[in-house]
Amino acid sequence: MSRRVIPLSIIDAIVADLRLRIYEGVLAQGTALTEAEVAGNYDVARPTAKAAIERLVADALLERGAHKTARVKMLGAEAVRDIYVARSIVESEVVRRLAATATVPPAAVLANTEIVARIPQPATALIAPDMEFHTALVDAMGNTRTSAMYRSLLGEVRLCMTRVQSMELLDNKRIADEHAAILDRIRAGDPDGAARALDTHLAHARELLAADLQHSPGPGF
Amino acid sequence: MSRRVIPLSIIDAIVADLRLRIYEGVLAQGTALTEAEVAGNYDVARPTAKAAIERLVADALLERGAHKTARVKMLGAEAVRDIYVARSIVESEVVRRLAATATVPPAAVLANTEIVARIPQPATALIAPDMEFHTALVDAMGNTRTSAMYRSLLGEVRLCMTRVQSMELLDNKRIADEHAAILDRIRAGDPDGAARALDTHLAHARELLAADLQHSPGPGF
DNA sequence: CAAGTGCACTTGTTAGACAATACTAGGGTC
DNA sequence: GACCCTAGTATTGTCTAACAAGTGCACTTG
Repeated sequence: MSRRVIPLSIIDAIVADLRLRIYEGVLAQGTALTEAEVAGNYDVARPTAKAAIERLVADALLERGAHKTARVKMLGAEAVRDIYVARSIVESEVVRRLAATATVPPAAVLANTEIVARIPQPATALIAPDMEFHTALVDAMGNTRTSAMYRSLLGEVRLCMTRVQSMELLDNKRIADEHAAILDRIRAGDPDGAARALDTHLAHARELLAADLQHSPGPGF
Repeated sequence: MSRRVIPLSIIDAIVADLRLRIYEGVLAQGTALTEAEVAGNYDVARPTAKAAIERLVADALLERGAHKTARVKMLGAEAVRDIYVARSIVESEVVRRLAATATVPPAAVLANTEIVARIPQPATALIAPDMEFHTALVDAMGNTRTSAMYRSLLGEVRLCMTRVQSMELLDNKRIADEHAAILDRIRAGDPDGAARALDTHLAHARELLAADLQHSPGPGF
């Protein structure tokens, strides 16, 4: 099962490919990734594979303790809540500030029209534009470190998306409407309203995901 | 100049020691750190030194491009503004939420009494308790990811502290007072007031630092 | 003096090896 | 038959040695 990668920086390419395979769910949560195994799959030396694994651990997509083999991170209900609260803290303040100047990010508007267009499609088709919407909001602040922080959070969000079994628990139309409400409050120059709209939007998604993960075989077993 | 380190994990120990020396200013901003040099100083192999350097690059304390030697990060006025805005985004929402439940973090109170006690001392004595104060606020949210994000920001703050020449531009008493005001607004259950107090506090520090860095020989040279 | 060339330095990556630690299975004992 | 202890195996941590490739500087040359 030898996989080829473009020679950018070998380790970068491996990181990118592994990340993709984790996002796709090819590498399910809890999957063990030994250094030798990774090295073999990509035909590279073990130190190279090691470096790639360590980068993904730093990105919170893998986890491992000293002398233990790395595993694809397991996300339980508590972890999901933690992630979404963190998102909420960053994003609600962001939309608050955007609303203060009534700055509606064009990229966010665009992303939501894309979401509206995909309402009839399966929920998985919404993942990308949904993330694009939220990223656009944060990036509109023009603050590199805030964007970087948020991006690392989204990596974990993306990870737990693959774990959600019944994607249909997410109501496409409702998502589009909630996004529209957030944009509306920003446009109206209503910081409190924007923050409130965003908070309920994230809280809604959070509890649906958390409930779903509670039922399915948790990270414990 | 061979430095000894406790045998925890060799690379962890090196990372910790380098970080300390950067914070202390022993390794001034812009200092080049070649892999061979680090390896020699700690009597370890080059791959080990390489790993340590890469960890510090990930922590944003060092920076380096492909095939170029790592240097202690230079922080200019724009970088400081970016950092402080990011801090402000996280912290103001945090205090907002703390105020919503009138939850005054005991650790923050303690840290500020320490600051009050050190008002007569030189400003450098305030760095530690000041960071402790802000960290306590964020940690009071009980959100691991938010705390982690904030900690990475503080690493850079700490870094730029060593670069500020005339520390006396920071008025100790004013810092203590502004902290007290934040705690007061939280205690009063006044989210907007707390957020506003925190925002002005950080904006004040930010502009003083930025102005100072503008004058001193910038990151360019 | 300007521009091109070449060398020294540094990083990227590999190979192979050994020590130390964690997991697993087997055997012995109660 | 159940449990503990031990040995073996797999895996990671670190090292040495080496070569290729890229960067920057100094030097030469026009």
